[in-house]
Amino acid sequence: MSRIEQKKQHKRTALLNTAFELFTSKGLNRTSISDIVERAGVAKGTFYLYFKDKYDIHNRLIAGKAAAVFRGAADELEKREDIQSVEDKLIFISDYVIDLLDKDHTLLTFISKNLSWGIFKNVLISSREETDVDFREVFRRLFENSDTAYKNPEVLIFMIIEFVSSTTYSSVLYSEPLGIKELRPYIDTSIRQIIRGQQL
Amino acid sequence: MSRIEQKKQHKRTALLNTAFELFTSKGLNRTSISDIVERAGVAKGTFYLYFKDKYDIHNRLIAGKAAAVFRGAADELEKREDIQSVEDKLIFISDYVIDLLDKDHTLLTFISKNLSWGIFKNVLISSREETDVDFREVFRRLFENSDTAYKNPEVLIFMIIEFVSSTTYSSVLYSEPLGIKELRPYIDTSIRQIIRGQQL
Amino acid sequence: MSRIEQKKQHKRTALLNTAFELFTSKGLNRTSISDIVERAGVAKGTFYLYFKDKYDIHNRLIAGKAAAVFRGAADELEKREDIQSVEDKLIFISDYVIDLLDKDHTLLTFISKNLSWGIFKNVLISSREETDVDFREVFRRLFENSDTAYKNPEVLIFMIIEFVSSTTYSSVLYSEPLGIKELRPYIDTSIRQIIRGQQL
Amino acid sequence: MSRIEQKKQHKRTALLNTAFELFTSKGLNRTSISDIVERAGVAKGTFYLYFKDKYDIHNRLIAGKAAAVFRGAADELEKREDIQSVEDKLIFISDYVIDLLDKDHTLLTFISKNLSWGIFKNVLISSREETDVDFREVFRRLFENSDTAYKNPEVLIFMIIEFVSSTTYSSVLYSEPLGIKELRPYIDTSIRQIIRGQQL
DNA sequence: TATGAATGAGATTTCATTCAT
DNA sequence: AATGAATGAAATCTCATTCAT
Repeated sequence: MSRIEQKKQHKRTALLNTAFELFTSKGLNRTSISDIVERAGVAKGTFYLYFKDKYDIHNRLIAGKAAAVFRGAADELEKREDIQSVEDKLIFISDYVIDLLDKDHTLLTFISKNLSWGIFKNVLISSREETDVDFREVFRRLFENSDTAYKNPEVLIFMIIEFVSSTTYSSVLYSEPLGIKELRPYIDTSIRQIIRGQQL
Repeated sequence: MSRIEQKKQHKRTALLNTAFELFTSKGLNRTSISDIVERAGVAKGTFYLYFKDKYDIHNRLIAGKAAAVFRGAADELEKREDIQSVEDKLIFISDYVIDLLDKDHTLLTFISKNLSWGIFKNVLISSREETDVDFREVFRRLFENSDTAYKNPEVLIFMIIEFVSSTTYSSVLYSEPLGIKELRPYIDTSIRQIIRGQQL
Repeated sequence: MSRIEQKKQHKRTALLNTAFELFTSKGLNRTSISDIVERAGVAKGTFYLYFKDKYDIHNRLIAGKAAAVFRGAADELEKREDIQSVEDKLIFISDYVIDLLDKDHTLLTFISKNLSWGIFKNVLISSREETDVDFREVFRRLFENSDTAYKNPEVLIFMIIEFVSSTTYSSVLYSEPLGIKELRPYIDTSIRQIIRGQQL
Repeated sequence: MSRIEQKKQHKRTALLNTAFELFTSKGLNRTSISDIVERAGVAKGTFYLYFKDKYDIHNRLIAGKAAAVFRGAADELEKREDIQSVEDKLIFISDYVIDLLDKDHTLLTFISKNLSWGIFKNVLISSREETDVDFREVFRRLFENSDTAYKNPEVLIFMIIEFVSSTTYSSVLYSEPLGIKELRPYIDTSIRQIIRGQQL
């Protein structure tokens, strides 16, 4: 990467990081582009060289953060050779995600209800595709070599993600209807039930 | 209600309806109070006689629309004397909600990610509307006289609502990962599984 | 007119006057809306209550100024009972216009070559149509009671206006190809010739 | 011309052509240098190697386009040995110009109100282009060998140019007060009248 | 010559809110 | 209770110009 290219990436990253800080502390609405560039130490016009508007940078951040979560989960899972069955793998990933979001409320608030299937479509996170991961592929791999067959793996994954993210959100942020500690057994049971409902 | 009182309600209703139209067509952010009053045929200052700001009217709309959905479901269920078991009742309500949201994408977009447990608190709290219903009470009643006992009815309801609303959203609006027609059997199976997982 | 209505007209007029001053001294491009409102002693948002943008106020000004020129000419002509023939009337008006533009270079620069556009394109000058004048009607009246008939009065007027304004512009502002004093006999002769060419 | 020199001219020409397209389609004000270089496929900095600013390229275009029009007219006239009298020659040129502008509205819009006496000064002054013609000379030649003498040939030419360009503009672009087809006889008659008014 | 990333002043425009009527 | 003109802070976005490569 040339020095100019490096500098460009540096600016882009500075804008993304600053925007994330401000979005999570002040909220999307009350964060202005002026705020972002000022804190990022970049000229106003520069913002528009990299992003279309406030919502563009917001979308890219959500996609990026969501991807990071699953990347983390997948990496962690790979290390655990004791986990073999599809059911255990999915539970592991769910637990990993819940833990992470419980520990990082800022992150949870940010990706909130956007941590969903839509993410995996469309969204190219960085401008340079190399860093991106094909999550459909990652998830499909979970089902390889399984003794048990599943009706529709993609749908199963989808349902679990939606279930986990929406229940966790309410529980962690508002303790409704229960705090995450109390709710967790219910979530785990339900995930296992959802999975079993899909076994052939 | 006096004629003056009627006129007042008329303006309030006009503002609510117009706001709903605009929020669903343009989104909360891109709808201004000016837009609302202009379309509603009301003076700018009048808005502030009824609502605090844009977010106030938005919240009241969410609560109102969400309540209407469940009111409709509860009413319909009451007519069906053939449905007896808790499981069948919950499936009936879920189906009712999915049907409704599938037919009314505008409504789906609007309450979509907002249709959650937190809502009911607000609905119950705001309650100046005489028509208000205590939904916790309504839902609790579903479990009366049941042969089967459930671990925590409130949590069960919560999980189903979150599951149904988030999966329906993605499916109906984006046909991801499947259209609602194809996804439906998976949703139904999963709900039944979630319910069974809570039986004592 | 109510006091509020008076105040509104006052603001509108202040904006128009200030815009004219600035357009003529700095030019359209280098005049900003900020400049206008600042000098007019009005808030920035107020501008947009009365005009769409800089070009809107510019168009209305041209139309207004062009109308004023001809209103002046028509008024003056009315006082001159000695002028009877269409030819003399048209020459009188032309001379009046040339004199005016020669004395007021600012005005000439401003309406430049748009004199006929201002008249023939029905731009709304005021916000209230009633106050506007239909110059086509005014001009048509010149031909009433004439001994001589003309092929197409409207076309004749149009050609004279275009001829007078474009030749005057170059002559007065740049003395090209001659100063207005020297050019004038040529213009007069030509106008008379154009008129005669249209006599039936 | 060396290959480097060719490449240079190629860029310059690309900029001129693109600027012309944009000026005529979007107008001078709403065309930015960024627009021009982007469409021309040239780097931003490169623009400044060839032109001072937006207005510089605009002026050069006007002069060039206007000169081309008259060059075309003069060339065409030279071929026509049947046209002898000054009057017929001037009518021929006028008709040629009107035809051209009627067929090419883009060109008409562009040189529109700029096709005037002032131009010829600029054209003659700038003259780095080898192809430049001394138009005063060209026009003077029209009057050579004429049986009829004219008061002031330069003024006559000036008046005709102003008359033709301003009336054609309004007629072709706005059909005001008549479309060019209908207006044409009036224009022709008037030109002949103007010419005759100058005969000694 | 040519490039194009970066700049930052400044222009346009929006809009919640107030307040005199 | 209702109005809507006025405000002006603040947000968005543009763009000519520079300069290191």
